[in-house]
Amino acid sequence: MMNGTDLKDRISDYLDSHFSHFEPGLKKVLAEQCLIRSFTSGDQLMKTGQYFKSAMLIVEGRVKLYREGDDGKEFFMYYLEPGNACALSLVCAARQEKSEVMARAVENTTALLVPIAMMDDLMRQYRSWYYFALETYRSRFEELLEVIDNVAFKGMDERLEFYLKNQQRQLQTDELSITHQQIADDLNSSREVISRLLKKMEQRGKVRLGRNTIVLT
Amino acid sequence: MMNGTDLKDRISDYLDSHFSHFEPGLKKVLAEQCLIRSFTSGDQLMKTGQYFKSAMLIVEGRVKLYREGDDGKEFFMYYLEPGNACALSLVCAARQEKSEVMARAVENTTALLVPIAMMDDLMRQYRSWYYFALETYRSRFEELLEVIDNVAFKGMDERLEFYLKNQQRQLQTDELSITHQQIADDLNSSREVISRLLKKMEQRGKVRLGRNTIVLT
DNA sequence: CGCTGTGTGTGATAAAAGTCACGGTTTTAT
DNA sequence: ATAAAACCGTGACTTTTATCACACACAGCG
Repeated sequence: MMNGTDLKDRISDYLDSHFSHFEPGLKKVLAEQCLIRSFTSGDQLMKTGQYFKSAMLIVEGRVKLYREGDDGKEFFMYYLEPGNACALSLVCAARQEKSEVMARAVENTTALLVPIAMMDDLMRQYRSWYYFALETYRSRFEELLEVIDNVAFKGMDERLEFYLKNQQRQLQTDELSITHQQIADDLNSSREVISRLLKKMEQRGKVRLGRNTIVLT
Repeated sequence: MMNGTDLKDRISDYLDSHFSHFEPGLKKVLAEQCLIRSFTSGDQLMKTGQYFKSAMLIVEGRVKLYREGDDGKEFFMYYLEPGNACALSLVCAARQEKSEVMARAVENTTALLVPIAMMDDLMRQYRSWYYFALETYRSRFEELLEVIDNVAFKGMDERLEFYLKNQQRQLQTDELSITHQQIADDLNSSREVISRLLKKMEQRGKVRLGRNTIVLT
């Protein structure tokens, strides 16, 4: 069992490794007042419609953010990785709003929970928190705009290529372990369409296909 | 020619009418340091790729925000009306970033320009500005999510109905003065498709069509 | 009045995407 | 080892959306 000092040390370690740009005083107060929460791969960090009780800073693992449709469909928007925070949790937590998105861990994930009561003071007192929040808003907003580009202007073939490159960049590997069905779900398409487009990409030498694997070349 | 005092009075009037929730001290400093800029209908308040020099608060008129595609296509996202601010101008201005969107006045429009140098201090010193910024981020973010819903999950028929209802709400009228071509441009579709869908809506009694007009019933 | 530009209606056709059906292969479970 | 499940390939078909072609209506104007 971890005692209070160990917990603080652990939080400090997390902050040092992924939020090293936070000023010392900010790290100290966070170490005092944050909670740590662990999720196993597949868990939902946040459900659509749920109220925010705290802002979440990701320190380990990986999280996918989805927009949910009426009939259980899940449209993938972007990843959160260590060093990121959920933009909505930063702004909604401060205003007691419901989540408009669903977040699911795709690896075992650890997050620091910053109580909403702290948010206003952190924003006012710590410049590095303020800049972090601003940068978080900006980068998530831009990712949403990129998503809109894709669905508004591009065909499924281009969206698929963008998706694969995104996976490659995020997961830092050319060999993706993923099924055609999972891709279809993320893009809100159907398995057959994705299979056929992948085949075409293979014929053009852009990928090699195997069961559960796609190798980008 | 307006002298300094007149200008301040004018800004104060604008703030009182559309930003009445700003605390008195904030209004005072804004009246001292803001500029006023007028745009005629059709002007671009902000071009894609342009650097922000100031945050913009809309006090008169109406503005449409677009995401631009490669080949000159313009995808409509949402409106700004008096009392709104461009979310990106708030966050990007603070960080000297380029605009990712294009904003065009659709009525003669007046905006208050808040110099970027002021942004950090306003955020820290005035709680009402802080809440205004947060609410701006949140509501624009949600509008983007709604846009994503539409393009990701819905067909052109539903998107068209959503578009028309949105116009109705924003422009406060059941009688829209708009051509099928304009709608097609905003939705990144084609004129014929929109015409046919509108015809179907007319047959179902949802609208009445005329040259340059669509009446919602 | 007739001319012209713009807005709209509509058929034919094509391309993109989604659906259905089915067969084959590999993995997993019992 | 055998069955069940998951994964992938593919043809046939439907639906949706885009494109092309052209006709018509109407407003503004000399």
